[in-house]
Amino acid sequence: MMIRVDPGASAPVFQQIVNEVKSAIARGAIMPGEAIPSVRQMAADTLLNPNTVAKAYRELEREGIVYTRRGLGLFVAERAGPLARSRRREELDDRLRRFIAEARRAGMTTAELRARIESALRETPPESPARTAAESLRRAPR
Amino acid sequence: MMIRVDPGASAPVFQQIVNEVKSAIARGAIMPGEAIPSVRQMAADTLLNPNTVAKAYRELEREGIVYTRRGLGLFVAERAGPLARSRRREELDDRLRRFIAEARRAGMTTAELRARIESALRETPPESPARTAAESLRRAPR
Amino acid sequence: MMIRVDPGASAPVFQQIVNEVKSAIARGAIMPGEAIPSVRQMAADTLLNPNTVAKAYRELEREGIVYTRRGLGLFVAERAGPLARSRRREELDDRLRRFIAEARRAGMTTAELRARIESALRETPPESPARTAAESLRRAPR
Amino acid sequence: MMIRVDPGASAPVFQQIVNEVKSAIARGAIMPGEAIPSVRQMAADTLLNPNTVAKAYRELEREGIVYTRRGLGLFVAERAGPLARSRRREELDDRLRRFIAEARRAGMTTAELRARIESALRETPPESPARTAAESLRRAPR
DNA sequence: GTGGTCTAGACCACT
DNA sequence: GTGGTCTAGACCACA
Repeated sequence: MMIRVDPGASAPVFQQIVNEVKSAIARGAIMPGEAIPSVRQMAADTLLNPNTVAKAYRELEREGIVYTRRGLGLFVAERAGPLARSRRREELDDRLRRFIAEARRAGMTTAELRARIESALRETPPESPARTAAESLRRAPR
Repeated sequence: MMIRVDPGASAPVFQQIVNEVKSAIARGAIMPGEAIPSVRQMAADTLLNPNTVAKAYRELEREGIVYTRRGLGLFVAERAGPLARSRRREELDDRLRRFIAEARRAGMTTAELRARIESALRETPPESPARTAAESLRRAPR
Repeated sequence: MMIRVDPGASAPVFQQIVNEVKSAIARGAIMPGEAIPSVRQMAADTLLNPNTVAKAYRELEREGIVYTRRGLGLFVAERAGPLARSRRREELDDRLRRFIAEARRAGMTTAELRARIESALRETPPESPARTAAESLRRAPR
Repeated sequence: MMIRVDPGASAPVFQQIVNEVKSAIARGAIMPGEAIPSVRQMAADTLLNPNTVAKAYRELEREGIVYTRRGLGLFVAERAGPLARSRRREELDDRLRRFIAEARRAGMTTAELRARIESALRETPPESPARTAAESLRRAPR
C-alpha cells in the first residue's frame, strides 16, 4: 500500500494516514479481508512514530473501515469498500461546498469559479504517479 | 461590516476573521479609506475575545490590507482591493488544487469530479448582491 | 468533581475516567455548560499522565458528552445529561445481560441468581462515601 | 462439548474457552473422568489458533479442573465439578459486585437497579436444559 | 492559560 | 509477531 504523508502540511499527520488508507480502499487498492500493514511496519515505512500510526488506525477502526483481530493485526472490513468511498466523498463534498461558499463570499461569480476549476482540473494530471511516503519524506524531511 | 464566524469550525477563529474581512474588501462591500470596526466593537459584535480580534487585525495589517492611524483606528488601504482579491484567490486556488488532488487520489475520475462540482455549484446559489441590514448600518469605529 | 481511578484494575485507566465523568454527569454532579477540569488539572488530581486524561476527554467529546472551545477548555454539552445517562445505562444493561447469560450458562437457576443479586445488593451500601482519586491512589499506589 | 467463542468480544479468547469449559463442567454437561477434545480438535472446531487453545488448557490444568494423562489427552478431574462451580461463581460474584457499585455510582437507586435486573432476567430466558445436537455427538479426543 | 500533536520508549496481553 | 496502554516530555496554535 502506497501512503503519502507530508509532515509539513497543515493537516495532522495521523489524519493524513486515515485519509490515505480510506482513499486506498475507496479506489480498490486494498480489498476487504486483506490485512493493512502493521503499526510497526507502517511506522517504519513512513518514518513516523508508531503511536502516530496507531492513532490513525484506531480512528479507522472507530469508523468501521477496519477491524482488529487481537494478536493478529488489522483487517479491512467486508463492507469497507462502499463505506470508505462514501465517507471519503462526504468529506470531499463538504470541503467542496465550503470552498464554493467561501469563493462566492469573496466575490467570485459562478462563471469565474467554473473557469478556475477547469484550469485547475487541466493542470493537475488525472493520474499522478504514486510516490511512496518514504520517498516524499526524503524530499521534504521537515 | 457583516462578519460571520463559526467558533466550532476547524479553521482558527482569528483566521476566519481575516478571511471575512478580505472577502468583504474583495467583493467591494467595504472600500479603501473606510474604517473597520475597532477591536472592542468587533469583539462585542461577534462575542469573541478581543485578543482574538486583535490577532486577526495584526495579520491584516501585516499583509498590508489595512493600516493603523494612531488614535483613530484601522483603515482599509488604498491598494487593498486588488491586494485582498489576489491574496484571497491564491488561497482559494491552493485549496482547490489540493482538493482535486485528494479527490483523484480517492479514485474519482475527472468526469465524476465535474459532476460533483456542478451539483455543488447548483445547490449553493450565489449570495444576493443586496447588502444585508446589518451591513448597511455600518458603524463608525470607536 | 470526584473521580475515582484504580490503576490496578483490569479496565484501562482512560476508560475509567470516561465512565467516571459520564457517571458524574448522569447523577447530576456536573451540569451542562459547566467546564470539566482541564487536562492538566485532572492529571494533577489523579496523578496520571496528561496524555491519559486527554485520551479520555477525546472519547467524551467523540460521544458528544462534552465539547471543546479552543483555548478555553472542555464544557459539558447541553444535552449531555440525558445522553450520559442513557449511554451509561446502555453499557451497564449490556454488562448485566452478559452477566446473566454467563451465569445461566454456568448452570445457575433464576432463583439462585436472584438470591445472589439480593445478597450483593445488601452488602454494598447504597451510598458509599466518595473518595477522591488521589486518596485511592495513595492507598493502592500500584 | 459445545464451546461458544466470540473473537470480537472484549474478553480474551483463551479466557472465554476457560470459562466455557468451566461452565460446561459446572452445569454437568461434561462429567469427571471424561476427556475433553484435544488441542488440535478444539482448534479445528472453533477455528482458533492451537496456541490459544493450548493456553486455555494450561490455565484449566493450573486450576486443577483438568489433568493430563501423558499420551492420552486431557481429562476432567474427579473433584472438578464443585471446583469449577465455586471458581466460576466467585468470578461471577465479583463481576456482580463491581456492576452494582458502578451502577450506583452512575446515580441508579436500588429500586431502579432491581427493576432493571428483573427486566433483564425476564428477557433472557434460561437455556433449555436439552443438550444441543453438537453437544450430544461428543467426540472422543484424538 | 487551554487542548492537540508528535516523538520516544516501556510494558502488557493476546495469538 | 500483533495492537493497546501508559508515561514522559517537547512543541504548537489558539484564546
